[in-house]
Amino acid sequence: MEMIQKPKGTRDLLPDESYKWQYVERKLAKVLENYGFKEIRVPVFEYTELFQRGVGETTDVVQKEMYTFDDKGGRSITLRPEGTAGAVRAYLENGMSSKPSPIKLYYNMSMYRYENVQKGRLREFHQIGAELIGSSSYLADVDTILMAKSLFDALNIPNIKLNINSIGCPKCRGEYQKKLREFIGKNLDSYCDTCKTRFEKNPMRILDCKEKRCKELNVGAPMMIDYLCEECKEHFENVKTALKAANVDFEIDSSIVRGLDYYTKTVFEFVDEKTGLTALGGGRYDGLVEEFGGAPTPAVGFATGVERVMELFEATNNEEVKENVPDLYIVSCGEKENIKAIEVAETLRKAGFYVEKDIMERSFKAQFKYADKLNCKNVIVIGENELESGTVKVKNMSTGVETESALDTDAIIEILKNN
RNA sequence: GUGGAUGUAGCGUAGUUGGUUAACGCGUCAGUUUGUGGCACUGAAGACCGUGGGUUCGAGUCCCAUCUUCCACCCCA
Repeated sequence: MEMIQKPKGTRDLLPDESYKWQYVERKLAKVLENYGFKEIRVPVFEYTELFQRGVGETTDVVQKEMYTFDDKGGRSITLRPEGTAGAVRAYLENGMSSKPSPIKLYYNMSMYRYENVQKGRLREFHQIGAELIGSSSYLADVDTILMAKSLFDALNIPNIKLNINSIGCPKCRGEYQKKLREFIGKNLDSYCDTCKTRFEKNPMRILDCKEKRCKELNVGAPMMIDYLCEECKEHFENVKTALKAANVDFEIDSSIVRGLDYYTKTVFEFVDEKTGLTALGGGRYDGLVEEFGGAPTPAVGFATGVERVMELFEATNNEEVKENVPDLYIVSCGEKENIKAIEVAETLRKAGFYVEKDIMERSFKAQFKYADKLNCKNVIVIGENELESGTVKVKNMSTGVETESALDTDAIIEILKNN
């Protein structure tokens, strides 16, 4: 029989790692909740049109990375490649726009992108993201960025750099792209092939090309920053001023464009300085709610890649994250003794203790060895003698010290608390 | 989608110019006499050598294809 393996680009999260994920996920959820964000869960799949309209027909994500198929009813379905579109759809569909503004949502969900697998890039991966819907104020941008930063701070992850940029609104961006096309168009033939294709699709990305030749040609190109309309300009100035006032280090990186079409005005990235990987990315998307048929509603948000965050977290010395270890192992042997062990274990578990016991019918010695491998804190033996005398010895496995106790769960609990 | 590397028991590795029962460490399981772990010792289980073809008297070792994983481009979280 041939073995079936997991599909390309997926991974199994095993017990020796899942407890670390739980730790990180709880820690990050706590940060988000401290900022007033509430969890939302939306479907893994949506109608394809949602992403086509939301993420943008011309983006790489939509053009070549979506898991799209027809369901049995003939509807085109797509596995979510990102979280914002679904969250905004849910916001509208559930009438959240008539709740007190702003609406603050966060999610922790798996995402699906048909990409070539690489370092920190999977086809099924996880994002924790936040969406702040309803505020056009720069204060919303600032709060969102501060919250994003707090995520890394909460995990003591160092060497994360914040880059910000403004890509303007449809008004000023259109103006700018016209200017940019004029500039590039003069030498378009000299640019690399990928840049030629970018010319129509997204000329701003040409400025980010790594080809030497293109870089040279780009010298002196008009920059978006210089073409922002009054409103966008003021918004961006306010964001920068507030970030400085909050003592947040950042750099302006005019090459940040973001691959999703819905972004407007402020965009930002938190980049790991060592790997250069984007650990978190986000920005404002003032047009998306309207694009989905709602009233014009401004919004800001971000998403962070959990796998990438985990990698950064593992690199820090996070010794405080420990796997759960049994409070007590009950060694027992014999019919009556086993029944007693069940009774004691059940009572202690209901009292909140992590209790392990033999279910392999192993020898006393083997049970002890097993208890040791599990790193059990304490062991008691329930055997013939104990049943007769009504007493047990609670053995502390790290010190080897044994404490006499009545064979009574209340008495045992008292000792467990002190060990 | 393009280019480069990788693939031997759960994990980490060894396998000489192709030659007969594929080795080692860790781990797992069981023992080392009478009810007490961590050490040591003994033993056992566990691999159709990623998969499928081909060359050959004979292939884990050579060739081709394919898949996976990793890396670069691209893009992103």
